Amino acid sequence: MFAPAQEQLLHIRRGTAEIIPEEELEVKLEASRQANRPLVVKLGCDPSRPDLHLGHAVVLRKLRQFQDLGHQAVLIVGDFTGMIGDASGQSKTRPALTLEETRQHGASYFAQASRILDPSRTRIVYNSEWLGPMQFGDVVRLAMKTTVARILNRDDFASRYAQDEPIGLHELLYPLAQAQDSVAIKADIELGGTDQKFNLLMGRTIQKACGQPQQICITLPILEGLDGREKMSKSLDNYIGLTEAPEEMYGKLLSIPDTLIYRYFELATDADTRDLPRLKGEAAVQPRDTKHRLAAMITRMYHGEAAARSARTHFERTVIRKEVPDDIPSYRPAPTGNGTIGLLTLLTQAGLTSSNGAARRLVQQGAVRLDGERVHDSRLEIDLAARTPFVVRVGKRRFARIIR
RNA sequence: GGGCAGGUACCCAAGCGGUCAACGGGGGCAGACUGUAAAUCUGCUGGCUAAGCCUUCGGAGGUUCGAAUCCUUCCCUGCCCA
Repeated sequence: MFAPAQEQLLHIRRGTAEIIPEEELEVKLEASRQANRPLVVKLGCDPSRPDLHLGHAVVLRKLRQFQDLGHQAVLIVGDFTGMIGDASGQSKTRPALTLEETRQHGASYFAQASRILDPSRTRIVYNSEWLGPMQFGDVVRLAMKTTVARILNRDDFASRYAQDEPIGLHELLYPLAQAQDSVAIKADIELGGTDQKFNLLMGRTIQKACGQPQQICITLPILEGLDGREKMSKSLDNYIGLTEAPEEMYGKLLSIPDTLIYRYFELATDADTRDLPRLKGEAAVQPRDTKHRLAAMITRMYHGEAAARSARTHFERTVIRKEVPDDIPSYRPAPTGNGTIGLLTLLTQAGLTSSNGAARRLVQQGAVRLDGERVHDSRLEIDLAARTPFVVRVGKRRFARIIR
């Protein structure tokens, strides 16, 4: 039923940052094969941020790989830890969510993750199930299994402490809570980004202290965002959401720096491993075409062939040739007394600008066009009866068809 | 509990009685350019049909002709001491 350990390892190693410890993984794989028992592969998800993007996809794809190798994927929805706050790398305490909210987010997370995982072979558990009933005494006994120095060792805590930034006491418990998850489900392997290394290792520590076999920690690289510098994240707005419209995906992918093209092929696509070296060469020699192929490939993975094709057409049309796209929203202005409407009012009402002030500035900067013609007069009154229908454009990407 | 330093627009951060809708940087938006929604350069970046008015500098009061700037008090954060 299971492939030989060495063969499995070949797939597992691809694209990972670290496997700790690798020899032990081989032993586990071999044992699982002999006993014909799948390994329990754990991935924790943070329901406080329910919008998944390509960065999350890196680790989800790895989990999918384990499923394809016949192992058991367990997705842990951190509904309890979500109420506490915190996750690695966040330097601010997060707003506490109610159990109800985290449940909803968990469901939404799973729906999105199902674009990558095989949902029929994914076990979903909520960690409030075991963390919720714990008594204070249980928590104290758990806390006894590690030391303050060890916890403060975590990068995130260390730097915040050094910079005199606040660290809530409860935040120190977060790694312990996550480790307890591993104990609860008897994880054989835990996946996470490299920023999760500390928490994953804490799982090993606590499992050992509880007399359990220790999990293997597998970390995956953090995908850079569209800016090419910071990690992809929603709060930095440099991300591509898994559920984003194909046109958005395609356009955003073309905006990444050329140096990131290969990186995305490696971590975010299903490109064949054997093709990777070739793609690396092409990315260097003909960045434009290779980037289009990257954009098409990723868009296809999430939206299918047809959508990817039309996304390309859309891009060539609106960005390269600066034409008006097919499907733009229509807006029917509220009737006015004399049948005319001020330009600024129209822009704001149609949702193209956030305020009249913003609209005024954009007009002054030459960003506003009516049927392709640039407008400079912010006091312009438009005669609706005479002009409609017409197309309003703000900047490169905001359009509305004004109808009556 | 005591002492000290802080809390300024999306973020960082100046300002310390009028000239402050508030320097500068980041981010964002726009224009030019480009294979690109990249890079670079330039401009804009609280609201109001607007040379005027309104709201904003942790909260609430107060002093003053006038406060982000001074006083009182409360809340929050960090450091040192206990």
